[in-house]
Amino acid sequence: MSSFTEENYLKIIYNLSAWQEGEVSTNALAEQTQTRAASVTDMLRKLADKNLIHYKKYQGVRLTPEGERVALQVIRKHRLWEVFLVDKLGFGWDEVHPLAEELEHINSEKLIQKLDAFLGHPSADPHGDPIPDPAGRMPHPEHCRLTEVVPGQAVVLVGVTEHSAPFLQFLDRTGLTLGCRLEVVEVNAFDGSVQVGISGNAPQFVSQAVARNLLVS
Amino acid sequence: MSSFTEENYLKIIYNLSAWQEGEVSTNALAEQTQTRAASVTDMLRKLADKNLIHYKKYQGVRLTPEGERVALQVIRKHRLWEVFLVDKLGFGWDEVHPLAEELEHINSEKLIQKLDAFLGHPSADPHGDPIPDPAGRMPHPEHCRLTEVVPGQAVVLVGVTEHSAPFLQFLDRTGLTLGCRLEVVEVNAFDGSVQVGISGNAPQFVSQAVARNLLVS
DNA sequence: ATTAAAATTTAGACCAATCTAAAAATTTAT
DNA sequence: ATAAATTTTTAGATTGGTCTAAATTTTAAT
Ligand SMILES: [Mn+2]
Ligand SMILES: [Mn+2]
Ligand SMILES: [Mn+2]
Ligand SMILES: [Mn+2]
Repeated sequence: MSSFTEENYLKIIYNLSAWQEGEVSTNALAEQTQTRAASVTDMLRKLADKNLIHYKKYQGVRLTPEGERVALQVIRKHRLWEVFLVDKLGFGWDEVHPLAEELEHINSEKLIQKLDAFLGHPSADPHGDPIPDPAGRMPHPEHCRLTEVVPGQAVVLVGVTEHSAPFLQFLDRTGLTLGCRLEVVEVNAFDGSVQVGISGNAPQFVSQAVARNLLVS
Repeated sequence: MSSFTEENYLKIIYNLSAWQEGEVSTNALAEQTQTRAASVTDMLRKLADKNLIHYKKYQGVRLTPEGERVALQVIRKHRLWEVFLVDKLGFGWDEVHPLAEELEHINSEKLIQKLDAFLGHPSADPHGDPIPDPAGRMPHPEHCRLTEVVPGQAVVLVGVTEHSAPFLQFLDRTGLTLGCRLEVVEVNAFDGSVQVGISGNAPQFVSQAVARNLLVS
C-alpha cells in the first residue's frame, strides 16, 4: 500500500517524465510537491526501497513498472472524479483540479469501477486528458498544438496543456470550449499569434502563449 | 482547520454522546477510534486547546458548540456520500460505510452543496439516519423501535440502529428493506421475538435482537 | 584544469499521531 | 474505611513527512 504522499510523488514523477526525456530531477520534484529538495531526497530513498522508482544518487529518478502502475491508477481516479464534478455536479473545468487532488486518493477498486460506469466510460477528462483504462493503459490520441496548424486548416479543440484556473477562465470568456471548431486564418510570423475563427464567428487573435497550450485534431 | 484525525474524534464523541447521558469516557473513545487510551488522552488535550471539547482530567469529555458544529458537518458529508454511493452508483447499503468514512473528510463547502442538490436534498441516508441541514441542524424524526410496537399495529420500516454488514445483509435476505410495510402479528412474551408480516407476505419471526435495531413509524 | 555556480545529499531537528510501560486517580468491593 | 480493581494520565519512544543549515557532488565557466 502506498500513502497519500507516496501516491502524489509517483503521479508527479509520471507527469514530469511525460514532458521531458530522461530522469526527473530532485529540484523539479521539490517544485511540484511544494516541498524542499531535502524532503524529496528522503522520499526518493523510501520509494526506491519499495521498488517503485529507479534511483541513483545525484542521477535523478524514473518509475519502475510497478511505480508506473500505481501512478496510472491515481491518474485514472483523478480524471474520472474530474469528469464527475463537471458532468454531474456542474462544476466549471477551472474549479475541479484541487478537489480531484483529494478524491484521487480514495482507494477502492469497486468505487472507481462503478464511478466509471456511472459516467459512461469516458475516454477523456474535462481538460481533454485521456483516461487510462482499468488495466492502466494510457491512450495516446492523435493531436497537435494550435501553433502547428497551417492557415486555412479547420480543426477541433480537444484539449489544453495548461490547467491553471486563470487560463481556463480566459478560454471560457473567449469562447474556446472543448469541442469547438477552429479555423486558422493566419499565423502571424512576427509574434507567433494566431488569427482564428471560433465556431464560425468572426476571426480573433490568440497569442502564441495561448495557442501553444491548445490541442487540436 | 481540523485534521482528518481530529474530525474523526469529534464525530465519534458526538455519536457516543447521543446514546448515553453525560460525558464520554476515554476508554469508549479508545475502542471506537481503534487506538489506546493513552493516545486518546493526548488527542483530548489537543482538542481542548482548540476549544472543540470540554475536558477535565479523569472527568470525561463533551463537545463545545464549535466542536458540535464541526462534528455535524462531518456527519452531513458522511451521510450525503452514502446516499450518492447507493442511489447513484448502485452500492448496497451494507457496503458504503467504509467508503463514506474516507469521503467525509473532503473539505469543500461548494462540493457538498452541489452534491446535496444533485441528490435532490435527501433527508435521510440509506440506513434511515437523518441528514443535518447546511447550517448543521440535525432533524429528529418521530420513530420507535419495532420492539415497542403493539400487536395489530401496521408500521413502516424507516431506519436501522445497527450498521454492520452482516446485519444489513441479513435484512436484505429477509426482505426487510427501508420503506417496507410491517404488520405486527404477535410479540412473543417468552423470548421477545416478533411475528411480523413484511409487505403483505405471510408472517415471519424476527428475533428480539433484530427487532430492537429496527426503527419504524 | 581550476574555479565558481548549481544541484543534491546528509545531519540534526520538529510536529502529529501513535505506542508500551509505569504512575496516579477514581471507582468498586469487602 | 481500607484494599482491590479499573480507568486514566504521564513518561518516554517511534514513525512518516517535513524543515534548515552544512557538506558533497555534478555541471558550467573561465
Ligand atoms: Mn487535474
Ligand atoms: Mn484534468
Ligand atoms: Mn455510515
Ligand atoms: Mn448511514
